[in-house]
Amino acid sequence: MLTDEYRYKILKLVEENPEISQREIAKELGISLGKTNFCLKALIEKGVLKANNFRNSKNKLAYIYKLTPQGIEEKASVTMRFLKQKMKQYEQLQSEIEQLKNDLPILEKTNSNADE
Amino acid sequence: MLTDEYRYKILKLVEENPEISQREIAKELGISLGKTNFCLKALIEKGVLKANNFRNSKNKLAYIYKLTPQGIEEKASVTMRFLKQKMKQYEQLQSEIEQLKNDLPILEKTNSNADE
DNA sequence: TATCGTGCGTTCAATAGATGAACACATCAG
DNA sequence: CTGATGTGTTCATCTATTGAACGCACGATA
Repeated sequence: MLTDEYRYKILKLVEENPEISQREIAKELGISLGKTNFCLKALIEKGVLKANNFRNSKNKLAYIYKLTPQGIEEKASVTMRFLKQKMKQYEQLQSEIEQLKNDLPILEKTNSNADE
Repeated sequence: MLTDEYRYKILKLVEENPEISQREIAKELGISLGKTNFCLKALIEKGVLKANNFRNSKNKLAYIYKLTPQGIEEKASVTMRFLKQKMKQYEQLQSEIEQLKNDLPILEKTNSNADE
């Protein structure tokens, strides 16, 4: 599943470091190689990303992932979408936390366990 | 999967309304009936919840889900755990939102599109 | 040339999780 | 007795994810 979260994160990673490998992306995002490959392909399919081969300095062949012009637009809009999602989550979290505090048994009491 | 989220939410629902049905829980939590059944069984298995039959006023048979003494303890501790999780998420969200704002193309500009 | 070792993207069988239609059962209404 | 209704329970099916295994392209070495 290619969600806005991974659209955003992958486009960001790739923009910052076009020579990144799928394995590095996977590790960075904490997802499997298979899923990374799937998401990357979807982004390429959509035309927001392009993969080119190139010769890595003197050693090996490597891939460059480049954002297309459409990709740059897409990144901007997905960032905005994702930000709005996060801000909504942020508000929800506030009320959930209030709720949870109310659900706790009396915690005024002593100030023991200054645990952190 | 029985996570703290559902431990907390189910114990809360059941405590507030012991006569609630599995279908109502499912609807309330936005999960499937099968998953609800699975979670409920796990809680009963663990001994934090107990299911009793009883005759519903004059109409039908129904179930009552009651928190055991251990269940009351468990609810308190899971609430605390869940709260801590949420507070950590809250902090993370703050930085993520900052990050996202930085990633946005210049948005000072005009105040066009007063969309909401 | 021939054979390794390395790192790349790609594949896909296997697993995990979640779903919801279908079932057995118990009660009430007629 | 029969049908309608509302329980909890089951489980085949689906979806999403995983990661070992693969083919390929180099550079290095014999």
